[in-house]
Amino acid sequence: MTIYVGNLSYDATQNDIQEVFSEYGTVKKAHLSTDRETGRPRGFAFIDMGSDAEEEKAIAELDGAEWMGRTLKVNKARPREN
DNA sequence: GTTGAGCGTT
Repeated sequence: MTIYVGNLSYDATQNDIQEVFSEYGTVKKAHLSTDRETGRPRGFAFIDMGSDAEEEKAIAELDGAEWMGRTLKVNKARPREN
């Protein structure tokens, strides 16, 4: 499973996000999506944790939490292909 | 400022 993280501060980096999620388990992958044209962050990211239990915990703990001045939106990600 | 890439072809 992959976690979607939205409403991120534009100051947040992929590494920042990984550190926050590491608090609730092993972060296998952290991806901060940026605008391909401008290179600026789009304000959302995807996280892969070591286990579903860790992911569920991270979602439960971080959804709605304030981080870097923004209230995070955290939930299960959709598959990239629709 | 809410769902991921690529841009020499989706």
